[in-house]
Amino acid sequence: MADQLTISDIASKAGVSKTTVSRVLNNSASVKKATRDKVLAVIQRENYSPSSAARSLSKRVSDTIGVIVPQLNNPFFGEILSGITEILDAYNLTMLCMSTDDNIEKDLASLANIKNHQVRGLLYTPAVDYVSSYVDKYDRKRVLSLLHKIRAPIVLMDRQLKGLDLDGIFFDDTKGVYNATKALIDKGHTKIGIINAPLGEWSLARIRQKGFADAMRDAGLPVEQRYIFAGDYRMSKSYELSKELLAMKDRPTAVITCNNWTSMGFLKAVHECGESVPEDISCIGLDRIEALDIVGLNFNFIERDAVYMGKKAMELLINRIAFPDRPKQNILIDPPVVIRKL
Amino acid sequence: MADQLTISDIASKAGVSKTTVSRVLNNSASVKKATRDKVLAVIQRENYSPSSAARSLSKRVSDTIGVIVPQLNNPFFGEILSGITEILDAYNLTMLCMSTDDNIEKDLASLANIKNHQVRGLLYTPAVDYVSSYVDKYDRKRVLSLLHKIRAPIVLMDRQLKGLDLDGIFFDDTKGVYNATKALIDKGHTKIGIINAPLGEWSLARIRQKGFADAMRDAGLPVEQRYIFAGDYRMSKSYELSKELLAMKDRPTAVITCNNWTSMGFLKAVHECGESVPEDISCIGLDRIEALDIVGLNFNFIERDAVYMGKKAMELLINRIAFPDRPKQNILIDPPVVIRKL
DNA sequence: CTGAAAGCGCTTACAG
DNA sequence: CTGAAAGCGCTTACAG
Repeated sequence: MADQLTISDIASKAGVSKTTVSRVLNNSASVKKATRDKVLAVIQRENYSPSSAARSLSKRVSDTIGVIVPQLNNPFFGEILSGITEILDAYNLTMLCMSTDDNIEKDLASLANIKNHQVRGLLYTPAVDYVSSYVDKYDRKRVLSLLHKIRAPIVLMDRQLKGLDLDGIFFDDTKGVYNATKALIDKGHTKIGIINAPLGEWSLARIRQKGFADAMRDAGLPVEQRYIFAGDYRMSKSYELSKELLAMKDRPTAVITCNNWTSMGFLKAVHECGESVPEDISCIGLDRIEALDIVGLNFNFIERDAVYMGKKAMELLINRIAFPDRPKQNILIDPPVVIRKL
Repeated sequence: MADQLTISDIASKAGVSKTTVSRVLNNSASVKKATRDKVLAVIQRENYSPSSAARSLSKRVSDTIGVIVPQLNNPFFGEILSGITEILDAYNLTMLCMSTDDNIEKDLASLANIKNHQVRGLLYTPAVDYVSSYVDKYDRKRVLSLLHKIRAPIVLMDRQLKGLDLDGIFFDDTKGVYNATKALIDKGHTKIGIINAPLGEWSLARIRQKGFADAMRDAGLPVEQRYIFAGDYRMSKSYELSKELLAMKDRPTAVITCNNWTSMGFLKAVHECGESVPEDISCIGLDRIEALDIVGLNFNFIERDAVYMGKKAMELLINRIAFPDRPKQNILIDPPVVIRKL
C-alpha cells in the first residue's frame, strides 16, 4: 500500500493538474463539469482526502477551532462540549480541546498552543478572572498578549473578561440568584446564607453575590456577613463550609449554593448531620443535579442549560468568522428558577 | 505588529540559519552552547513558537492525538477525557476531540477526519461493535479500511473490537456483573431482572449479560427470558422498560441496570410508581451516580473509574508510540461492587 | 476553463 | 558545530 495519497497522485490519475484537483476540492473556481466529474470519480475511487496540515499551511488557517474549558469532568462543561459539537460538524470543523483545571499556567499554555495551531476561532472559558485586580499584573499582561496574538475570533463562555471587546455568552446569574433568593424570602425566610466563592478572584462570584444582595436589600433584609461563605466551587470545600454553617448556633434557615459541586458538598454535609432538605434547612442551588431530580429528591435549582450555551457559543463563533466587522455580541441567558419544594 | 513571526525572522534576528534555529527548537543535533543561548534568548524575547501546521507537514506527523467518544454529555466520558488530559499535557500533545453520538456515519466521518490530521495516535471508543454480525458488512469494511489507513497507533477504550490486533483498555464487566448478581443471590434473591441492551449490537451488552447468566447458572438459578430487558443505555428507554418491569404480575425482586443512564431511568420509574429502592425492589447499577451517593441514597453500584481508564489509555498510547513493535496490550480493569444497602 | 510556478513555514539529509 | 537546498502537500495569483 502506497504511503499516503497526495493531490499529485490524484491529478495524474485523473489526467489533470494539481491546480484543477485543488479547485474541485475547494469548489473555488469554475471547472468544466466533465473535468470535475472525472476528478471527483478518482477522488472517490481512491478514497482520497487532503492533508489538513498542508492545507492549513498554505491557507494560513486550519480547519480547527479551539475550546478551552477549566474542567472536563464537570458535567456542566461536558454538556457545553456536547452543544458545541452539534454545530461543529455541520461546518467541517474539528475541535481542539484543552482543560486548564482552573490553573493560570495551564490556561496560558493552552492559549499559546491555540495560537500555534492557527485555529479558525476559539471558544474560551478563562481559568480565572484576569481583569480583576486580584490577578497578578504580569499574568494579566501575558494573557492579554496571547489573546491579542490569536488572530482568530474569540467567544467567551460563561465567564466574563470585562473590558475586552469580545463576543460572549453568559448566564444571567445575577437575575437567577436574585429570583432564587426572592423565592426564599417570599416563603418567609429572613436568615439566608450563601455558599459562593471569593469575590476578588471570581467574577462569577461577584455577579452571583450581587443577585443575592439585591434581593435582600429589596426586601429590606440585612445581609449578615457571617452567613456568607467563600468556597471554591469544589465539593470538598463546600462540604467543610457547610458543616460550619450547620453548626452555627444562630444558623440560616435557607441557603443558596452557587454551583453544582457546591450543592453536592452542602447536601452531603446536611445528610451527614442527619438532617434533611427542606425540612431542616432549605436550599436552592445553581445548576440542576439530574440524578436528584430523577429520584424525586425535591432539589430546587437555578437551571442553566449548558448544552444550549455550547450551541449558541458555537453559532456566535460561526457568525463572527463570517462577519468579522459586526459589532461584538454578548448574549445573556436568563436561567429559570425551578422550585420543587421549599 | 508583524503578521506572524516565522523561523526566518528568528534566524535573522539571531544571526544564524533557519537550520540552527530548527535544531535548538527540536533539540535535534548538537548546537554550540553560545549559539543555542543566543537563539533561545531571541525566541524568548520575541515570544516565538513555531507553526504547528508547517511542523506537521514537514515531519509528516502532527502534535495531536485524536479522541473519539460516543457521547460528550455523559459524565463517564467526561471523566475519561479528564484522565486523558492529565497525561497529555506532559507530552506536549494536543487533543482533537470528536463525539459520534453512537452513530455509525459520524463515527466513520470522525475516523476519516482523524486520518487527514495525521495524528500521533488515536484513543477510540467505537460507536458500534463493528465486528458483530449485526453490523452491515459494508460499514464494517469501511471502518476496517479507515482504521488501516490511520497509520498511527490506536488504543480502544471501553468497547472491544474483537479480532483486530489493537491495544485496548476495558472494564471487566463480566466479572463486575457476575459479582453484583451474586451479591443479590446471596441476599436471597432468585427472581433477578436485568436491563441491558441488544446483544447483537453491543459487545458491552454481551459481556454484561454473560456475567449475569454465569452467576445465575453457578447458583443453579434459571435465567427467565421475560426478566431480560434490552434497552439502549439511554435514560428514556430504560425508564419505559422499567415501567413495564415494575408492572409485571410476577416481577423480579431485584434488578441489574447496565449503565448510569439505565440506572437513572430505572430509579425514575421506581420513584414515579411511589416505590423505593431497596425496600420495594433491589437494584445494583453499573457506574457510580455521585449525587445519589452523596445524599445517602444507598444506591449500590459496580464502580468503573473512568478517570483512571482515561489515564491508562493515554499511557498505553504513549508506550505504543515509543515502542511500535511490542506485542499489543489489553488491560482489563476489575470494577469493585459497592453495596450500600440491599 | 486550465496549468506552471511560487510560496506557506517548517525539517532533514548532505556537505563542509 | 553550522548552513544551503530540497521537500513536505497543499493553494493561489498569474498567464493563457
